[in-house]
Amino acid sequence: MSLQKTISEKVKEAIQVLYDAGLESVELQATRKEFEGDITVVVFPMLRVVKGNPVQIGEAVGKYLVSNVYEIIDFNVVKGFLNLVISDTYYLEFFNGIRNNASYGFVTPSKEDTSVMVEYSSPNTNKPLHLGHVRNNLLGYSVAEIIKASGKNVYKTQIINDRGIHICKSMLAWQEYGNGETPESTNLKGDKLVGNYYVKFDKIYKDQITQLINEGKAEEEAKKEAPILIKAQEMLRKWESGDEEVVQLWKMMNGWVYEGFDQTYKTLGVDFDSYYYESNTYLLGKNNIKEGLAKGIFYKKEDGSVWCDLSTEKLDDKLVLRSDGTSVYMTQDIGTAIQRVEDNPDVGGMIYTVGNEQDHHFKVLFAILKKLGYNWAKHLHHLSYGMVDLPSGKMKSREGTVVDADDLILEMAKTAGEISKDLGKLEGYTEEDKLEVYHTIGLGALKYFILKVDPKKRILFNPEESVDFQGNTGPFIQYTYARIQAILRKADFDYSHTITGLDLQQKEKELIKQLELYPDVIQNAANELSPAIVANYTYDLVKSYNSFFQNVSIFGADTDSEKIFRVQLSIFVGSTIKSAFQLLGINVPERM
RNA sequence: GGGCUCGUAGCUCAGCUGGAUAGAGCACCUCCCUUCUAAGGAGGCGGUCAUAGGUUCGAAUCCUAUCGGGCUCACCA
Repeated sequence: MSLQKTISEKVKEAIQVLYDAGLESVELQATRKEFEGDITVVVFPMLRVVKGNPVQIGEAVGKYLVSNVYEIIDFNVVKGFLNLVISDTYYLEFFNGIRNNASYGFVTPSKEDTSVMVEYSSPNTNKPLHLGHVRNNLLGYSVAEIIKASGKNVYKTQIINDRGIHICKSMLAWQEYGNGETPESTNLKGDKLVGNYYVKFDKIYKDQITQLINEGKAEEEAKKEAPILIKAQEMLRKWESGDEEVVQLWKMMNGWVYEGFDQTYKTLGVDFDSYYYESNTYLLGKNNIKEGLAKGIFYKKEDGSVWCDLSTEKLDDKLVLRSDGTSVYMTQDIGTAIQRVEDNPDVGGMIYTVGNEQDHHFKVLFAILKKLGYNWAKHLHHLSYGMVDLPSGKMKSREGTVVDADDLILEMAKTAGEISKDLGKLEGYTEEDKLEVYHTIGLGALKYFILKVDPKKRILFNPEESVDFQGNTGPFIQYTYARIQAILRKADFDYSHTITGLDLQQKEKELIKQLELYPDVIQNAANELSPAIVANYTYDLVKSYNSFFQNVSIFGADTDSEKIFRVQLSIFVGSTIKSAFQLLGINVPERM
């Protein structure tokens, strides 16, 4: 039993014994550093069941605890706060207990448990990944890894938007102006090459519109009549009817893009277990609509369109099938969700990592799936996140104001390299090792920069100022970790595995106590502590989020992965531990 | 217009299942490299927690309204 639990129960016992009253819950918090003690019991809430002076009650409970709880050696009462002093022995024993347990805090998955599917990334194949995707990937990947560490089996997946008019645009521009260029011939990543043609299309399209307007057309007309657009629409029709030449071209160019994406995913350190392609799934869902119609969950209007009545959910009715019988976005998403569970019958829930502009879409999607009566539909969650904005406003790929993911990662590594050189950090390393460390640090800085912000909030990214390497940053934590490794090496060498040999200063002991008990104070601790926080203490932080997992169903209607994610991050903020880093996909160099 | 969401130090952000004097980093100012790595540490400056009410022993945190930013309400995806 954890110390906190023991204390809670003993406080209840004390109230029972001393006042013959039953206490529902006990509120504990970290003792503020200006007071003596480690754990504070808040007395005020007890006034509901015990009448009296909070100070006197605190004194009485404190006395009871000291004589009944071995770990508590002293107490003091300030106003309604009962501060308890925990013995050093407790901390030392605890530390030694977890010190060499690498899997401390990780839950082993049980076989009976259902799995979770986490969708993230989900790019279009007509343009390269940008900063927005980076946020998506880091969030999705992190949440997946966190859930995995909590003992659930996780499938990481993405749905790739590989069809539609936008793909035809790049294809057309390549066909007409490409001169047979390939990634090999141009030495460009495939996604970059294809993206360039998407931009090219847009440029020509705009030129044609201006030309038509100059010829006297109205703008609306011009937009519809531009020859290149008409050609693109033709191409889409050909693709849909399975025209061999178009399909061949589509396959080739998408292939280039996938190779490019894979490379980016690899540098980012994310991965996937399965891929879904819209070209395969866009026809899904129609049968599900038919079934729903038969069950009376959907209804048909006179014009033949099919709708879902969501008035009980306080949502507007939603179209699920057009009057001409073709599907809409919603149809496809319904079908894909069902398909995924058919492909992986152990899936008990899904998390969709998608930007917050689709909040409404997912609210509706989940409501419909619930109506259709699937068990897993109760466990769907939209991991919604805010946009990444530039000082100039939104990123727009067609206007070239995007921050490219690959460029950004390179830039970060380069900056890390420059700073390293200035500081003379890596003297004596081979060139190859240096580059690896630069990459690790640069990427760590980027990941932390993005992950430290509450997912639902927008991020303002200023490329000029870029990402910090000092203070509350990824490199700071990496640095701390590296130092701790050095301490432990020395400790192992000098004192053969005894914590007492580390000769902690009084202040450091205090902070370790706080670290061990209260993850929320870590941020302070991390800043005040000389990095001699004994690395393994942070294991307890990992543990604390696990208890969080155990208490909270991650799929319940009233819970959200954001919250879990915040918990993880709060751990991560002060933590220097490798496993916490690994959870978030951030590498840690052993030395810096 | 309806719905959702955000507003905390000059800047970037924590804190939000109500608890003690609202915390970090950056920037600015003072110190500290012969101890474990100065990508660090110690300290200083800096706050009407958007505003106004309410709930309570107690509100940055919960409720209501208002102001400001964003998103969204397609037979687009």
